[in-house]
Amino acid sequence: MNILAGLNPAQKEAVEAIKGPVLILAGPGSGKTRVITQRVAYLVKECGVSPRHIMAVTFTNKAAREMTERLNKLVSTAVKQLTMGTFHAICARILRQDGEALGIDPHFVIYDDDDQISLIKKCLQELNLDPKQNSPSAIQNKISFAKSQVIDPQEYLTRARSYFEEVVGRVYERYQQMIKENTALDFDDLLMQTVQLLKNHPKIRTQYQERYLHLLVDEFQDTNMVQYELIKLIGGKHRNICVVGDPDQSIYSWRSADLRNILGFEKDFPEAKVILLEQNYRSTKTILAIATNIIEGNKERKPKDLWTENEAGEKATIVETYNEQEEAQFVVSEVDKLVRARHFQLGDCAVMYRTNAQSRALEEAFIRYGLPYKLVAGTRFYERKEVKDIIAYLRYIQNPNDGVSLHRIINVPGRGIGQRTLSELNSLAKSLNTNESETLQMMAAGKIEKMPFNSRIAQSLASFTTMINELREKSKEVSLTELFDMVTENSGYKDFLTNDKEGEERWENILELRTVAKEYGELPPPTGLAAFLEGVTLVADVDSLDGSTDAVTLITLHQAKGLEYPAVFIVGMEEGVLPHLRSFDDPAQMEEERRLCYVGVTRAKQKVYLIRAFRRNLMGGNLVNEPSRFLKDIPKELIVTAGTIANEESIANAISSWNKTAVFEPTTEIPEFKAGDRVKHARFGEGMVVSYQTIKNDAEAVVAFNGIGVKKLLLSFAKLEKI
DNA sequence: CGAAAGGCTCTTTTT
DNA sequence: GAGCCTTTCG
Repeated sequence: MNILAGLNPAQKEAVEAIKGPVLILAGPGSGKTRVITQRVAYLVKECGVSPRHIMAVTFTNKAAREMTERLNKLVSTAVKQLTMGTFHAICARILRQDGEALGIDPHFVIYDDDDQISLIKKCLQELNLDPKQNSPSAIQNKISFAKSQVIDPQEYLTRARSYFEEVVGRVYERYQQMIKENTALDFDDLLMQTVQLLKNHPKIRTQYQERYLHLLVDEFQDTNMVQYELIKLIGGKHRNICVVGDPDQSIYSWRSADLRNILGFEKDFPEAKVILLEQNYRSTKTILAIATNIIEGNKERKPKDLWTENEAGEKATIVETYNEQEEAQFVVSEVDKLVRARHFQLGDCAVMYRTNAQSRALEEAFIRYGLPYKLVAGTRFYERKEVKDIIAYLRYIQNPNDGVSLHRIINVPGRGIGQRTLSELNSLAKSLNTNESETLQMMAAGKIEKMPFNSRIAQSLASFTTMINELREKSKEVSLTELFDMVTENSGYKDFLTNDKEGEERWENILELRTVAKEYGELPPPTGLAAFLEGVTLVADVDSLDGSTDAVTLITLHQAKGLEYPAVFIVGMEEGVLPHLRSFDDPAQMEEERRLCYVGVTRAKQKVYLIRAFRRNLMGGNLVNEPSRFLKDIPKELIVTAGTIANEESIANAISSWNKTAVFEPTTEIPEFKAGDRVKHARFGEGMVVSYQTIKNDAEAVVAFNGIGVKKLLLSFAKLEKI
């Protein structure tokens, strides 16, 4: 197969320009992913470059995986030898390999935001600073930003311009010590320390420079300073660096991503070839025109000429509904229409929103009407308490120095070890000049003469230590799944959840985590645990998005970057939501909101809906928001409107007329049930009817499904069978 | 020590 | 509305 076949001239140029630096500015839908993949294939197949010498950085693990799959089809040579992944994943690998030069223990654990906050709180406590005056999350932000600029605590302190920054500097200093004491690294450390490693150790730097002769960076507009620094360190010598990005899709400035990297690239690599990919293969002319009109509202940008040979397609539908419930209902009914009356499948549709909180109303509607959906991140799976608890057990088993995890689990489930005991333990550890974990060991071994604890607490601490030691021993022998089961069992966590009615759902989350652990079951004992822990910390929620099940996708606009769907619904097109309230007083942020909207619209291939609610519940309050300013930028001839509800007085009317015109026409007769009936549902399986009531010409049943929980279903929609 | 209740704050987006 | 913290009581 000819690798260059089917590429347009610009794409071809982008694939073939393998010598020297290249900047590819790729509009949405311009075949960017294809170009990157073909480029790697071209390097390997046509130019005889060993995959060993290629590093490809992607934005998510999912993108990396997909690229591997595509490459496997294009080239037969060991794709495994490619270095591919997110910056964080690649850096973690480098630091485990060579971090010892910086005094980094190769068995470090990775701390996420949550762990960072715990650690910062601990620092504040030690430094006698009030967490109310010095918000831990604000400090975390500052530290994170500093690290993204490769500023260490000493430098930060000399630069401090305000009292708060001085506080941050002091916390930062202690924080880094504690990170080290815990044999941990946080997300930002992964990047910063790698840069420091390569900067200060010429031998190691040369080694990496000589290995990676070709560098490829996707989503370059969303890289930050450390990341760019890293690219320059590794690729600065041979200069075969290819970066791909679209300034109009830069939406991560809050994560310190810096658009200036794109400008910087042209300055740092003046010989760079700049290639524009402007032909769009994804969307209809209408969608592209809408997107262009929206993005042209930004002042700080270079104009671009996007064009497409695709057909004009349908107009966009702009909808006003009364509130977010009705908004969700509209989405459901419209999806249903698309699926029934046209050639769309559920999986062709995606609903996008600005904030995660917006998913709730949508989810409720999808459940109510029994329409299958997949939620990319509600409360994110790996951030759930129970999931983090079990991970903390495993982390502590792997790394006895991980004090953050120890604190998390020592009294969960309750073992009578409270705040006082912990601070006693802490001072005891200090007086012994060791950490808490070691102190526990000494206590269990009876090596401590003056015990500050009463016998009941001493017993409790000792049995905790024994349990951990046992698990730690086992972790070297048994498979990860076995270890997992022992952890949930021996820790009492299983009983803790399963004895509690409310714990059932949480227990199921743990079982879900177990299936993730299973994937690492093949690996020999200690490696399986390590690989699992690393995988689990560096995942993104989109990573788990699978395309195989036919269901509507609910996703944030940020997560939607890089994806495409035939039909896209953007909800919450209101001032304060999109654009978000927080951007009102900052023009730069407002431009980012606009880009976010642009990203959303350009995900659509055929049909786009822009929906807003007249009223919306936000943070407890009920607000009336103006339509989003972005809607005003769309030419009238490109849109049709629907469902306009002018004012509150007309609501009652509107809602009743809505019900009449809605598509939820009973397809069959409404079945009758009574409480206690056993029923079956295509998606939720078997269950029992809890309650049943008729509503107008429909009926609503509340059903408790086995192993799933209680769901409210509208019977004209959800097919429920009596069994 | 832990459970329950009440009060407080902060609410964007995520590797 | 949720999560976090503090207070209070058993």
